[in-house]
Amino acid sequence: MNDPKRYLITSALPYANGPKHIGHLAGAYLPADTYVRYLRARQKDVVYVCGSDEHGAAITIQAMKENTTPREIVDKYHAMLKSNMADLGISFDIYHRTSEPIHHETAQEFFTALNDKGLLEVKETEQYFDAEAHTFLADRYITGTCPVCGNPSAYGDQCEKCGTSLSPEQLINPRSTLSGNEPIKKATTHWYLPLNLYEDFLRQWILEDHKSDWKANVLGQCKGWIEAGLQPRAVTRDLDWGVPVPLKEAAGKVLYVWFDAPIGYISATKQWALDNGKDWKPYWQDKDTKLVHFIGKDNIVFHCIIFPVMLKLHGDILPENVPSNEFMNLEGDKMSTSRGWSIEMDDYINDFVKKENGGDQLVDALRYYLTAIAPETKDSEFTWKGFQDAVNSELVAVFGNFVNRSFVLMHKLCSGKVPPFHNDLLDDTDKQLLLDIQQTKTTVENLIETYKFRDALTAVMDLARKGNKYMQDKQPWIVAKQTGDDGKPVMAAQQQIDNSLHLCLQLTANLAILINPFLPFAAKKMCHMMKVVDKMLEWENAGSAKLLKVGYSLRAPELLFRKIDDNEVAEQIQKLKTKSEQLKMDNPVTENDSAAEVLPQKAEIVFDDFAKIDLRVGTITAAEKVEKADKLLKLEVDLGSEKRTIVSGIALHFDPVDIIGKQVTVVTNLAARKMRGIESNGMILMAEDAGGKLKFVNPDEAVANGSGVS
RNA sequence: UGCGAAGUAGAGCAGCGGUAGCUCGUCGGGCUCAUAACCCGAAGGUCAGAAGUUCGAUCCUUCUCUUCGCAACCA
Repeated sequence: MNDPKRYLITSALPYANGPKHIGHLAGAYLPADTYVRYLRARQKDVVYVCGSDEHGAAITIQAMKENTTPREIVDKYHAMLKSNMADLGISFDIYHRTSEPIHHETAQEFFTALNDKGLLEVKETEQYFDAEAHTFLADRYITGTCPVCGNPSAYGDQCEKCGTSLSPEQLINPRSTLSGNEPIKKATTHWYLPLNLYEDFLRQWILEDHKSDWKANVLGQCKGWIEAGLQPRAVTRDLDWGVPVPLKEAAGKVLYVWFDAPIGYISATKQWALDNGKDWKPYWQDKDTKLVHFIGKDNIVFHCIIFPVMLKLHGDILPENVPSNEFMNLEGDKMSTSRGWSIEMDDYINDFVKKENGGDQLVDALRYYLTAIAPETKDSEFTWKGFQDAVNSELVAVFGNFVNRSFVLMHKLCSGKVPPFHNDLLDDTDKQLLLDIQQTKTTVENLIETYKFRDALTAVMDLARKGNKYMQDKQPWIVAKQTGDDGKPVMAAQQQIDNSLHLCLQLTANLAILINPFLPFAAKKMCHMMKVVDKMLEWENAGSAKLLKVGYSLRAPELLFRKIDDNEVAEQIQKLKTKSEQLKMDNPVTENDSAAEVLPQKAEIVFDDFAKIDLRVGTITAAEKVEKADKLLKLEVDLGSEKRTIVSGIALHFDPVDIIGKQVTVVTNLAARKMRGIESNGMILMAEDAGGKLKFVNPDEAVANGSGVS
């Protein structure tokens, strides 16, 4: 689309089940905000929508964890997210929420429209149900003992310890994570979106029409999905938290959250239109609207495959691009709020922005670093040291310093006014700088329009570097030493000074325009110093060397950015470590890699329960790796009276040759189970140390094989 | 396990057919208007490994290794 009439920009709806971290910010919000600010500076008709995604089973689970209601959870986190985004300068035209009535209506209308056209399929299936919690359970919400490695907290879809894919039926002793009860099977009816019917459409639209303008990671992912064959996808769920399905026969069912959430973009647009006396329809229905979704890489499928099919069926426009970012890691590990290994937006705001020596300039500092290391083509890494270096030696030293020294010199050598430019003294250095200013405008705009924000920001910084070099070449402070009798510079010298500082100031004005989409607070401060109105920041003014009028008096400079102190960095690193350690202690089993030293005690049993387990000591007489299974060893164990074959998921911890001859404790009356085609008759008891390493549980001193354990 | 993406100077990243660039850091020099800031110069890379296509490969093809993501509702 060459010249769209209007733009509709979205950022992924943050899920309101907890605070969001700076990885989210860098992935979906900051790039979108930069793009939007650029479009606004170009006077484009643009609406930037977002909002909290407030439905889905995870919210109800979070509510149970916090011992409260879903409503309170979403109210709490919606408020937090909304104010965090505002504090960080993310300039949504509206930050809405999916629990609003207008969203429910919009989502229901959407469903009804598809259903009335006969575009949805209805199917009855059997699913696991938790009778106490009165809810059907996704595989993820069923836990039990892994049949392969014995991990007691395997999920219904996979054991995170040994990596085996599972279905809930395979779990030993399955439990609902909601009530702890054993789930039962129950029939239920659901509506499905038959994605399989639209493979040809998707193949044409994505793999042909957009093969050259979408990012490689996005195209690759979509290609994989389409080639693998798409399946019909349920759009409804049995749950009481969400948008009710608008059909009589669907009592107790809600729209599946993935179906309702993206419709949130539409309902947010509607609310915005209502608030501003506009018509929302052209934004979703007119072909001259350019729709762009900013998301993280985990959301590609929803925004490139599923939602476009929904939009197509509903008769809406399709996204022009879906610039998805990869992920941002933190200090060598991936970010995770649940593990405490993250920097929450809320924490950054409290620790930096709201401090006395903080404020908006530290919003810009974060925006600068996050854009500079944006994971545009691959995962990147946030480190506090990197943040400090980038702020101190790039933002402060290059950009901030150029602006500052230009102003200081102007006040010293040109009496606080924009000096005149003497055209007859224009030299090659001046011409080159003027050329650089014009070229940078074009470069930055091309880069932003192709979603290369990191490169665009680099281009702006390079221009500031050229300013410093220009200043060095012209050295007006040296020229000023050519004084006359009155102690002031002679006229020829003053003219040289005038010219160089005139250009430095015009460059400063240009820098304000160019940096504005990235660091809006700094741009505003620069306008204040130059005593110009915000209108000067309009993009078309960039490239001009006539932005500041000759003779206009300017304010005294104030520092745009401050440096980040070593102590602040050390404190944050310490805080991060403390937080993750703390969470590890509190929740030892929630994550597969955390140590199991404080496993919660299991439900009490009576002696008879224990007596049912037949434990005996045996000696390993043979061990070999099971083919095509990374983690399994096939063992022969001598139990005195008999030899047993036992398959155990311990290959990552032991070398087969090292364990032959070891005495071990065996559960001998465990029902036989086939693993990778080999029947296993029993289970070997293992203990796990803090590092996740397995150790055999065996007698202190050797005893006869077959000895009982009690 | 399938499917995607990625592995390039100490660090963070570009480049994607003609034997490598940028920013920071390091070392040396210059300057002093400026937030110990700025400017100039230098050192530092067998472009993950192997094979192939080509006159020529970091770039294309194949295989291997490593990391991350999706499938499995964290950007």
